[in-house]
Amino acid sequence: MGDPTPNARICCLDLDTFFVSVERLFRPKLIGKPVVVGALPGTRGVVTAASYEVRAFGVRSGMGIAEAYRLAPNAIYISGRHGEYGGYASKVKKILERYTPIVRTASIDEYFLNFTQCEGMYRTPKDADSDTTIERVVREVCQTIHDELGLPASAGIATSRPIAKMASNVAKPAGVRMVRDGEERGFVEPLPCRKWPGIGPVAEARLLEAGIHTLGDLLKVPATSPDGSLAESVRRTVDALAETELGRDRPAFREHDPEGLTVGSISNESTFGHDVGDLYAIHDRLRSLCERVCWRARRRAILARTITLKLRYADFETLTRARTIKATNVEKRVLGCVKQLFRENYDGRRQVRLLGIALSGLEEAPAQLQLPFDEAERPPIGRAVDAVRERFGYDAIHLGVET
DNA sequence: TCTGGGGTCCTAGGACCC
DNA sequence: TCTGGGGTCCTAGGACCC
Repeated sequence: MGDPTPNARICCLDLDTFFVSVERLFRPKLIGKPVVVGALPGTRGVVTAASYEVRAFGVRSGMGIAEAYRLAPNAIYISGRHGEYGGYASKVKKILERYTPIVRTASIDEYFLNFTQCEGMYRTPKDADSDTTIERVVREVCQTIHDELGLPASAGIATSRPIAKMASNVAKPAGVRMVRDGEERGFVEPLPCRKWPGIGPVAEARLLEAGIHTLGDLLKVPATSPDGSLAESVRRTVDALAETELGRDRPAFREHDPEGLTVGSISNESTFGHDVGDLYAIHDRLRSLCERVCWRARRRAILARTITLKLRYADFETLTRARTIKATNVEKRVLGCVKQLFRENYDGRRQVRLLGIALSGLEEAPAQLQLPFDEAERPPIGRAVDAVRERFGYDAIHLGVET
């Protein structure tokens, strides 16, 4: 009873220009230089990560590589060692877990930490209040990541995840920003609506159309107007209710759900170097996508009931077609389904830009059934290939095209 | 040389069952 | 005979995030 009801203490921790930072560990000469990780100039593709030095030229992640090259022809363009990033992310997570047991992975470079329960552990008599305590601890977390891994991180602390996230964005690079309970409105009001997590280009355009520029404007929108429900949900978060946030440690935030599945879908897609109309090339791509996505499912002992084909034509028109079948992770069955979907939906007069295959309706493969099931559906060579890949990585081995 | 690839969540309509 | 739900599953598309 000494402390008043503890406020939620949500920290959003974000690794600054993560892929670029990892590349700099391997090649220190990249430090201080404009670096783009992503597609190489001259190919189809986009910027995956941009260093602050190259952002000064207007380069942003997600931007087409051709445009990036136009803005910053002298930057260093690298495709990046994507095999390394996951390992560093795991190391970061291990550090975070030293500080609080509630750590959620939002993406490879973003984590949410909940200090609500354990803030008292860190309290010292010198701390003016618990906010001071938390801010000090979070600075220590960032410092530890920097000292042990050489990676810069930023963090925001608030009573809710959206505000913590916005605070971490404001804190970048390599800073910590605390938004105290009661300061949310003041923090949020001057910011453009687009800064709110969940308001993207489409919602922003609609809001601007209605003369709503800042989150302060949005907060004034009455519940009954067209954007009233959006305004309401922002108000609820901003005015915030610590207990709501706590009670809302919801599925997206969890690592393991009761069934043990950690993902809702597994997919692979790929864009052709140039658009194709050749059925042989298309089928070959479908086959290799299928091989990859099924391998990923088998590794995780996952079966899928719904198979989705994604097809993007040269003009960027994109369609998805799905079919639900008996749960499987066997290439032959998935490919059969995908080819049928393709046959039923492909307009043969058009060139294809991208193909993708997604598995969803996932369930855990019952260990007992796995073997006989495999036996019937997959030749022994299939299992041998899996075993090689398990040891040496997916690209260690490839099967020739089936005839 | 416009526009990658991995995901999540939401909506909405239709089928089907009770 | 007519009317009317509610619940769940499936599919398609789209917004959004990193």
